[in-house]
Amino acid sequence: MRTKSGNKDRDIANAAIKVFARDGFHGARITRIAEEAGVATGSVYLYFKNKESILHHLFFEIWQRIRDQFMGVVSRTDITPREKLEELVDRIFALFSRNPSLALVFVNEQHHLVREGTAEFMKYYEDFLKLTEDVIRDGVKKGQFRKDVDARVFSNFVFGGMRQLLQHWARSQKEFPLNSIRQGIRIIAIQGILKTPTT
Amino acid sequence: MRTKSGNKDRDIANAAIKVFARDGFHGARITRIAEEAGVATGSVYLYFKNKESILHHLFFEIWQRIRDQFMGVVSRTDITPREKLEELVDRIFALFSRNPSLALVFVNEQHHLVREGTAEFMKYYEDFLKLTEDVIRDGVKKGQFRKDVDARVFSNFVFGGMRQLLQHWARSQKEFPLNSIRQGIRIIAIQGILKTPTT
DNA sequence: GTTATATTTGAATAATGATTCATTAATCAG
DNA sequence: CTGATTAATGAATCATTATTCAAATATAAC
Repeated sequence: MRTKSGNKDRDIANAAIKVFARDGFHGARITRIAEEAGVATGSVYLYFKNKESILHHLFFEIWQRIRDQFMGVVSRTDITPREKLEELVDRIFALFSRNPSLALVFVNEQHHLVREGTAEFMKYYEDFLKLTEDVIRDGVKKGQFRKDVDARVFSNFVFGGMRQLLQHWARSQKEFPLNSIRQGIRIIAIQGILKTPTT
Repeated sequence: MRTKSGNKDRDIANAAIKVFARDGFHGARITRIAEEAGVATGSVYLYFKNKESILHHLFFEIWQRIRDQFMGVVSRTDITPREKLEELVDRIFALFSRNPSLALVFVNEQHHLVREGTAEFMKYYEDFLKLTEDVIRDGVKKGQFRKDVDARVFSNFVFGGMRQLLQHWARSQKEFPLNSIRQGIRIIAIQGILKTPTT
């Protein structure tokens, strides 16, 4: 008998993150990923069915983690909808804050998988959207948020805005420090841009 | 002598929009684009250097139009920064409102070109961001917008949010009617989500 | 140390699809 | 009408790479 040594699946996944981030999914070469992971080209296929399944795997992990985090936050009863919203934003940033490459893959490559509509992670993605919308609706019901805010539009808008900023941050942490982005989103999404004493 | 008949370049560009939108840039087949345009495969190469240059061409046109629209709006002196902001959002939506496929290409395929950094349209894109930031800064200076709003973060956030909503709209006009999106963005970006009489 | 079994290798394969180019078809000038 | 010139065609080419698999290697059991 012989047992697999090390964590080649993780090595390959991590290598793929780097290469996908730098070259994009279609520009990424399997040989390059293998090299980066320190394994032979063929070994990649012992751990993943094909190139696309590596991307699937990454998105599955990401969305599962996001969904889990969101479940935890949304179910809390000790904080207001507004605080939940802020917490949710923070959790997303926390997820990527140590891994700009993962952030780039996340913001850039999802539509390759969504196109087919069959992706396993889609259920987590949908949960994510629903959970966010629930927080908004709850806030409206509790009278904390404006009645004329459309929960679905709002969720998507904020998610899109975060994606865009996450991308800038990932490309240049210096120019877009995570803290100012987080702060910016809080101000904009929660309080809007108009000058008005609201806090 | 023989002169080129019709507008094959436009036909090809329009065909490419449809095919890129449906199959994505990398999934798009030149033969399919030619077919859709009603020309032979080889003819595509009489009008465009290669597949990528078709995409370049599309983005050049889009960003040039956006930039021009923005120039016009920003230079006006008869409306407030807030009104300018609303107008800018409307102009973007107006640009795509008759062409969901173009919207999909716009939101999904830009990063293929940005990666190389050499794209001709980038200067228009940068103008676009700068013009938006100028409106914000002007609004802050005039006391209409909050002092603690970061113009750069705000511009990117709103742009990202619009992209995300544009994508949903393009995929299903029914579920995300353009008007409710536009209205939603006004409320969120300008007034924020908090319940507070501000108008 | 030997054998059995599972893992790893990386060069060879095979498929794909962008691009080319020799050929054909239109149009125009005279 | 004829020849000259340019546009258009689409099958053949060629390059690129994901994927495969026969061979090599490592580990474990005895």
